[in-house]
Amino acid sequence: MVRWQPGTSGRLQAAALELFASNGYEQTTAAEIAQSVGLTERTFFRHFSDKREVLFHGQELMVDAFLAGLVAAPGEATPMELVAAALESAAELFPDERRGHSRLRQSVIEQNPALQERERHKMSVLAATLGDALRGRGIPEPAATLAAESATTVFGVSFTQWIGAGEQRSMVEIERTVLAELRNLTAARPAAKA
Amino acid sequence: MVRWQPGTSGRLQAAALELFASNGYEQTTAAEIAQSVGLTERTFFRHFSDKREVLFHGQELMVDAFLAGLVAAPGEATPMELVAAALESAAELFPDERRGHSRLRQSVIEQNPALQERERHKMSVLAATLGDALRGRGIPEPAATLAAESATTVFGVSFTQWIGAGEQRSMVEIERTVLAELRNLTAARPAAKA
DNA sequence: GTCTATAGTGCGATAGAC
DNA sequence: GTCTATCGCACTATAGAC
Repeated sequence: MVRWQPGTSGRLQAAALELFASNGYEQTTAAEIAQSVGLTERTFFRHFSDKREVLFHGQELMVDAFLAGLVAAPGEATPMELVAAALESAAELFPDERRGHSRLRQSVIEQNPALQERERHKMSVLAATLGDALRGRGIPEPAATLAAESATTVFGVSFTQWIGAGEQRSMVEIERTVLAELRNLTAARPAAKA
Repeated sequence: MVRWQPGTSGRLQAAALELFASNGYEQTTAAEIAQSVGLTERTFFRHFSDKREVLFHGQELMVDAFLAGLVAAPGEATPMELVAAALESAAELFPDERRGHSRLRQSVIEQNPALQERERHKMSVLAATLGDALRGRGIPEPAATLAAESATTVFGVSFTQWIGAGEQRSMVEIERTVLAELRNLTAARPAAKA
C-alpha cells in the first residue's frame, strides 16, 4: 500500500472546494478535508500554512502571467501600455471553459469574510510585485505603483463581469473595455452634459 | 473601586498598540492586553470581534470622512472631481500631529501578514462603500467602481508617502500631487521622449 | 463567566524515494 | 546512507456557544 501519491496539494484543493461548496467554509474542518483524501490534518497544514490558503494556491500562476506580459512588451512602452500588455497576458488563464470553476470558487469566497480578506491580500501582493517589475523597467514612483494598482483594479472589475450571470464576452474582451473606461474616466476634463 | 471606566475600547486599543509594538503582535495574547487594563479576555472579545480588530476600530471614521466629501461636492461634479473631494475631506483625519502615531501603528501592521490582510480588507470595504455612494449619485458601472478604487489607491499611495521618513508635506498636499500623477499617467497618449 | 471546538505549532517517529 | 512526506501526539490561543 502506497503511503503517499503525487499531486497531494491538488487533491486537497479539489476536495476542499467541493466540501466548502456543499457544507460551507466554516463548517468544514481541515481534518475533514484531509480525511476525504486519505490524509491527516497535520499533513494538510504541511501543504497549506493555513486553512484559507487551500483555496488560493495557484495565484502564483497569475503573478507569472502578468509579469510575462510585461516582459514581452517593447522597451519603450508607456506605463499604461504595460498595464494593457499584462492584462492581455493574464487573460489567458481565464478561458471560457474555466468560467464555471471560477464561479463556484468565487461563490465560496463571497460567503466568507475571511476568504475575502485573503483574496484581497493576494491581489495586493500581485500589485506590489507588478510595481516592482515596473520600477525595474525604469518607471519612477508614484507612477509605477499607480499603474500596478490600476492593473489589478481593472482585472478585478473585469473578473467580476466575466463571471457575471449571462456574460458571454471573453476575459480579454472585457478587460479592454474596462481599461478604456478607466482611461476615459481619468482623462475626462469637462463634466457630463446632462 | 470602579467596576468599569469609560473609554474601555479606547484603552484596550492603546494598550494593544503598545504591547504589539514592544513585544510583537503574535507574541501578545488577547488575554495580556485585557489584563494590562484590568479586564478579562472575554471582555476583550466583546469589544472586538477578533484580535486584529483592536487595531482597526476607527476606520469607520475614515469611511464617513470620504462620504462627507462626496456629499459636499456639487451635483454636476465628474467622477474624478468627486474622488478629489473625497480625498480632500479624508485628509482632515491626518493632521501633522498624527504622523507619529500613524507611523507606529503602520510599523506594527507591516510586521504581520494577518494585519496587512485586515488593512486591505478595510480599504476594500471603503472602496465598496464609495462605489455605492457614487452609484447613488447616478454614476454608472463600471465608472463608479473604477473611480472608487482609484480613490483608495491614491489614498494608499499618499498615506505611504505621508508617513515616509523625512516627509514634510501635509496629507492633502500629497494627495493632490498623487491624483495629478494618476490623471497624467492614464491620459498619456504619446510615450516618453527619452 | 465557563466550557469547548478548532486552528495552528513543535517535536519525534516512521515509511518510502533516491 | 540522505531526504522528504506523512503520521501522531501534546500543546496553546482564538473564538464562539452555553
